[in-house]
Amino acid sequence: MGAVKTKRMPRAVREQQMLDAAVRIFGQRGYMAASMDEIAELAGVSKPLVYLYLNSKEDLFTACIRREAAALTAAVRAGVGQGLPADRRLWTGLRAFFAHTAEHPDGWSVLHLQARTHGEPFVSEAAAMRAEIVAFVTRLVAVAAREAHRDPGLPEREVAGLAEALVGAAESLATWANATPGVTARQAAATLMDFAWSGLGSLMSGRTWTPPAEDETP
Amino acid sequence: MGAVKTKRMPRAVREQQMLDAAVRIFGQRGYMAASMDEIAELAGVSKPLVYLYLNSKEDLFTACIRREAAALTAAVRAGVGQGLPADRRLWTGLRAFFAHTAEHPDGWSVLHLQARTHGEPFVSEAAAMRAEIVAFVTRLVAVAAREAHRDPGLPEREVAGLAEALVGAAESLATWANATPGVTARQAAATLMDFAWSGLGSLMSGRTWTPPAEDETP
Amino acid sequence: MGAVKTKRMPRAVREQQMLDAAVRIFGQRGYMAASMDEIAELAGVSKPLVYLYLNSKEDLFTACIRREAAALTAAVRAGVGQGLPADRRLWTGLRAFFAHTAEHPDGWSVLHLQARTHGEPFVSEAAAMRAEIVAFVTRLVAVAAREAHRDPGLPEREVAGLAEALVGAAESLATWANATPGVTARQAAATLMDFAWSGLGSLMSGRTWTPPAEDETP
Amino acid sequence: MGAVKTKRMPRAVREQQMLDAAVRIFGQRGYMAASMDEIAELAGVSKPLVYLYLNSKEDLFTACIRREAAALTAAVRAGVGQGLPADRRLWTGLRAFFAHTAEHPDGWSVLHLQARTHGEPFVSEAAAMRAEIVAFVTRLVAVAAREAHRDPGLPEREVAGLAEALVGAAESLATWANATPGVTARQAAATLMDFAWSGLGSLMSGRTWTPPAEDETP
DNA sequence: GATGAATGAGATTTCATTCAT
DNA sequence: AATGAATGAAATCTCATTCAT
Repeated sequence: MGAVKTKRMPRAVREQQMLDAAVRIFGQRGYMAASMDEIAELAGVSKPLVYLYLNSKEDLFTACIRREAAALTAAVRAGVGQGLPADRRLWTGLRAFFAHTAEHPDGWSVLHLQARTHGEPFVSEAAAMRAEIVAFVTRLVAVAAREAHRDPGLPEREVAGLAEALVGAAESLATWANATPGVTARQAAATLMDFAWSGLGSLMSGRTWTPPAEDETP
Repeated sequence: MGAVKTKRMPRAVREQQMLDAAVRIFGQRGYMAASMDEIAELAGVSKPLVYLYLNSKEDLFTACIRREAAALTAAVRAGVGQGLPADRRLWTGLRAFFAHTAEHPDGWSVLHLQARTHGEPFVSEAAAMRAEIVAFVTRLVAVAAREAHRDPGLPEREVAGLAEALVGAAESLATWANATPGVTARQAAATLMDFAWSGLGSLMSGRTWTPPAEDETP
Repeated sequence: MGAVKTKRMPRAVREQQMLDAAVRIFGQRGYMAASMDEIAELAGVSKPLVYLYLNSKEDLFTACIRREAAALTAAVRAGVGQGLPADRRLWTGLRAFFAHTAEHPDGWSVLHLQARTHGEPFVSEAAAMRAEIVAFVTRLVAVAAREAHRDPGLPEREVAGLAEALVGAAESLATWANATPGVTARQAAATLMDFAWSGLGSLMSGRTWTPPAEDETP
Repeated sequence: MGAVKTKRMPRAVREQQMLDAAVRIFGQRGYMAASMDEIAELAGVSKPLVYLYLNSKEDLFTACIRREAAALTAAVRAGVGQGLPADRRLWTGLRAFFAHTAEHPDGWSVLHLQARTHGEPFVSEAAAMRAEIVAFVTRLVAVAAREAHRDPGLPEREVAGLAEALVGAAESLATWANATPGVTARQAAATLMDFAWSGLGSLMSGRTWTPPAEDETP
């Protein structure tokens, strides 16, 4: 399924072919186990051309992360129904998220697994994208708290922790859904929505779970 | 901090020193970037000895995964208060989990990041441990459903998804807590407990979030 | 300081621009470390054009050697005062030599360092030029011997060695002067003239230094 | 003539074999054109062993320069007859110098050609050795001036230039003698001694060559 | 007359792994 | 029980050189 070997293409096109190949190889083999030879071959070009256009393995991987991050956030942004109530916004966002990760499993592997596992500068690159998503969710949680007339609002660190947990759950479910045949993006979104929104709803209305006081270890 | 170079130690001790070093290096550098040279040096032994005892890099990494997985599940098992109600069982289990991951960040990195990023056979190895934890949580959710006299019980796939989400959230929070100074194991556990148990509680009492029907994409 | 990029120039001009660039790069980096890319860029043309005009890296370097050799010998020839006594001929030649090498350090580097360091066919190419200069000096020494009515004349091999020593000293002084701020061409010439002409003069009048006879090794 | 392939030798021995091979290849091919493959093969070992012991091509070349420089200065030092008058000291030093360069043509090529042609840090490395020799010659010239009761002494810069010229002539003669069959070390030394000592002698006794005043260019 | 697109071949360097003692 | 000596194989990257337009 490597790109058909057509000669003399404009640079922009070739670059995309290379990134396609690189995302696939990086996503499946991992950053270090991927070889530039294999990527070049899958892209249907010679190795020197990959270096001419993308400079180094590190730069190539960074370019992959950036492209996939941009694609994912764009997909989520496009999927979120503007002007809807908070729960519907979260629902549509999650649908878009799971749909995109299901359609681009290698891209998701690059972003979620590879970029975070191979040190700087990749970690920061991926963290930037994640921060954007966490911020989006954090806003939603805050809006939900307001809509629930919760007073006083939740403490900031608590909100941060909740958003982190929610995003973490979504990430895990995305990977799980990709690995479990028969689980659709819709089901993944529904499961998480059910779990998360009910939990948030309970929190909002003040029904929190209180840890027992007699504990001794920190 | 490499082990002090003492000659002629019993095999079992030497092996543990090697595994200590290996977990540290693998956890920090990643499987591929780790070099057997560095591991041997940190362990205070010569490279051939590492090979004599642990056979190959692959076997060494597998041994690391197994040891760390066993340590983590043992810690959780030991932490769970037997004979308590379901919520207290979850709470104590989470406390133990976060405490262990915080105390063994390299081990956690090996299990959660490295083992999952570098293909077979490591993925399966880590998956085995994870399955055990997911099973534990699944049982708890089922018990909670029973305790809530929920009838009919939740469908099996739904329970699986919920457990997956909960475990995923826990894993994310563990990594987040390790990377965020000032977040204690107790706080991480409380955040997740708050979030999750309320959500489960709502679910049990039938207050689910229903996705809108007019959606078209799967 | 690369040539301004103007389109459609006559071939001869373009070739000179390329040689200018090549001499600079070869002189500073050395033959092997110089890259055709860099040379083409400095010349303000595309690489294929360089190949179209100059054929190959080897041919390009050879062309550089020839051009710089021709320029140097021309400068010396032009500088030598015809019709003067031998000492003044040498003096004016040296002045011209040191002036030229000071004004064209990259060319001098190409001739004296690079051409001699990178094997055939460059060595021969540079040797041809050097032979011309050595011959010139040899003639001067012979003339001086005749003017001094020295009889019998110096043996041929002796003359060759003297010329070789004189030229070698001049070459070293040229490089030394280029590398030592504050040393002018005139000073270099005066130093060498002082040293050499007195030595020659002494030789001519028969005051030679006789090696001790009791030596045993050849 | 590569070293006989004997297995398992102590490190120090192997290192010398590698340096022998490296000096030969570097001296004949030049630094850049030399390949580590070729060096390893000539040394009778595998490439990784070369890297294990000598670190990198750059380090290997530096080690060659150092070893050859040390050998050359040691030979000269050993050859100089202590307690002799200045002329005999120079004579014995030159004999030793030409004998050594004739016996180690590759080493001489490394020192005189390659080290000076391939930029830092090699240039400095070779310059250090050269400075030692120049200092030795400078001292001799100064002693000669004193012995000749010359008063006032020669100006310092003049002495520097003379020493530079003398050393340069010696270097050129060494290369010339290596390239010209039938020229012995003794002859080379005699030629230079004749030329240089007479010249110095004339200088000492005040018979300098005075440049014409009417010159215009600097 | 001039160039953007493309590559074959080979460079240095690293690493997991094994002998021989 | 333990190791200094050694290597096969493969990685990233660079460069001189040529097509096709």
